[in-house]
Amino acid sequence: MLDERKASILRAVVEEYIQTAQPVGSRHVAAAPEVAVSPATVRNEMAQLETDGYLVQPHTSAGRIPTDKGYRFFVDSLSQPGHLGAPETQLVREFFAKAHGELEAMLADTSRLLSNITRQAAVVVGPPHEVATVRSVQLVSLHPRVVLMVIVLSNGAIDKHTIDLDSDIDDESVAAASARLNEHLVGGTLASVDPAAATGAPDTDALVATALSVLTDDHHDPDSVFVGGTSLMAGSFDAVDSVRQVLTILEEQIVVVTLLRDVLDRGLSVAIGSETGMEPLSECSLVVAPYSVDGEGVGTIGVLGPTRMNYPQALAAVAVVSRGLGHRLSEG
Amino acid sequence: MLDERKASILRAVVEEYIQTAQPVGSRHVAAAPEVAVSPATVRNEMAQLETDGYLVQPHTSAGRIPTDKGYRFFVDSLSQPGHLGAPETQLVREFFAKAHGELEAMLADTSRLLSNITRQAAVVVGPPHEVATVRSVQLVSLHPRVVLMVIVLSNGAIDKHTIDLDSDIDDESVAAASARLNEHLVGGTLASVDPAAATGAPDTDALVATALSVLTDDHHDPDSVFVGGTSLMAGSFDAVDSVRQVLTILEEQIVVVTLLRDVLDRGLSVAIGSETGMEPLSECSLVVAPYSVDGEGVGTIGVLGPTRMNYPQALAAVAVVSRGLGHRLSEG
DNA sequence: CGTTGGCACTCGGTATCATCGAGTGCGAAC
DNA sequence: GTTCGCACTCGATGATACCGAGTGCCAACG
Repeated sequence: MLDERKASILRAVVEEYIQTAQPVGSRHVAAAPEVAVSPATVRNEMAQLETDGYLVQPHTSAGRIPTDKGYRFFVDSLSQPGHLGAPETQLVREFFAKAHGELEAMLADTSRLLSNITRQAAVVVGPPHEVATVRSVQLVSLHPRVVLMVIVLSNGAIDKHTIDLDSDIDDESVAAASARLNEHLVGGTLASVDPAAATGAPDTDALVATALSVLTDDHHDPDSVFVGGTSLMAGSFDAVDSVRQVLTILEEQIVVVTLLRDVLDRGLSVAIGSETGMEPLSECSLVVAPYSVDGEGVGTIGVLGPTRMNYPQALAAVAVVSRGLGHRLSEG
Repeated sequence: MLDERKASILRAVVEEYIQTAQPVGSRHVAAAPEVAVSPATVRNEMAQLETDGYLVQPHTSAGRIPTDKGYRFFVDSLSQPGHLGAPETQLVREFFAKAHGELEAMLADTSRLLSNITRQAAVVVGPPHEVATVRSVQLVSLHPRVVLMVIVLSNGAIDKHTIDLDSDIDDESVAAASARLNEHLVGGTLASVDPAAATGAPDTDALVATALSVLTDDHHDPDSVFVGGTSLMAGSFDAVDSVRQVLTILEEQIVVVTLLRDVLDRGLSVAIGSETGMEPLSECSLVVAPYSVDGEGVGTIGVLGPTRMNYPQALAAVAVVSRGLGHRLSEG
């Protein structure tokens, strides 16, 4: 599609622009070691690259800037994932060596880690509750007609649901229902809940049935999302309005989850500008990676930055962090 | 301190500036109905107000802008809290009528509500876990040496702690320890945990002891914080750097909690600019209010905006939302 | 004596214009 | 096919002028 020389030139433009955020002229490109031709030749090629849609000129007499298509080519032509700097690698290593404690806290810390090493906003989506096995189910009555169902999952996550009842219920019935649910659900996953387990004392049947229906009705807890480094993201833009738009997106957890999932589903690890499918993110790129626990791909992490972000570094960061996180969660 | 006329003029300047974000000149002030003097007189008074530190001129030949001291006077001179617009009042009413479900989800929604009606960033600090009574304690072993302690509190909050053990432990011991803890803690508050309850079968003593020490060691869960409307906050500033600084603060949950608590402890309901005690917030004001559950003041909500925010509206919003939230949490 | 009208003055913002220079496109030479 | 040379473009920068909102001050006024 692109001959080798055009590819080199395009790569040089992208790299320069990522560093300087300034339109790149033919002179600079020709100075790059891997481009051994004169500025004039570069100009010809760049004109071609522009008509082919890889570059644009902000103004007639300015250098060129990569288009989304240009970035796409650049990212696709990246052979190895690139390597992290020593200090960053060190940070990651230390982090996972020390990491312990609550699942949520760790995921939140992970998002901060990832944003720290990339200097961009980072997102960590927790493992969906459906895949973990149930360790314990407990019903606790908070008020005569309100019961809280607490489900502890094997990965340390907790699913909780309030159940509103039509009539008062006594503690014994709650305990009985709790025992029945416990017996029925422990060891299975939340995805495989069988709603037809209500066969016992009539006073508990209602409670058990509603509890189970809550679990099957996919009133599930939404997947947990942790966003870190939004302030770093703000530093990457100079228009306050761009920042606002990105923040609006990041505030909506559901949007973030589906966004990451979409990108992964399309088999991408990088979504550039309009590829994200969200108009407010047209100036942004998203670098994602799945992580797997016990061999099963379950969660997602991602980095969100301007389209002119450092892709090799972000890809490397995302890769190493997702691997570390997967390991850490697999052992427990 | 300020004669009535100076006060009127100062109020007029603040109100105008809050609306227009432009330096206000003597002409505009003189046009205000409550100031029945000529621009010339206003100028004299404004010059005085400037030397007294209530106003500043950005440039020699520009109008005046309130200083923090000026805003402070304005806020202090507010007699009644001001009233919310009808649509906002309606929003709040609807919100608390419909609100139900998990505590955390509700607090998060509340922060969104508050930010929506004020068009500023809003913060909601959840009730500290120490004040609620324990409804249930349960130990669940996740791995042979890792036990998760789940504590359900009367307000629906859940406290969880992982406990790492030195040696493997069997399920029976965990269950026994769980029972002992349950018996010992239910009905009390987390603040009043007596660490000396370890008197039972020797194999469970260790587990019970560490569990109790975790609770007394103030390794407590940090108070839960929910921040909403950061994108609206971004819209209130025109320097991207200001936005970045504020975001940096809002990212640090601990800082936010102590910030709100500090302001309340100083007996204030508004902290203006440097009064917040945080240099990065020198362009911001914070309007806070406590809310009480069952008659006890426990949590805090707040609105964070530029110093030239609409104080009457923010005060009204914070008041009505804190009242609503308190009610809602009191009944359950 | 406080208030007001008048007036000279300040100075930021905007528009105009010239200049500069990085960068381009293209035709001619290599 | 590549390179050199050159005319051209156009944003950025800076100087200049002008406008007008706003001020401070002084003199007049009730």
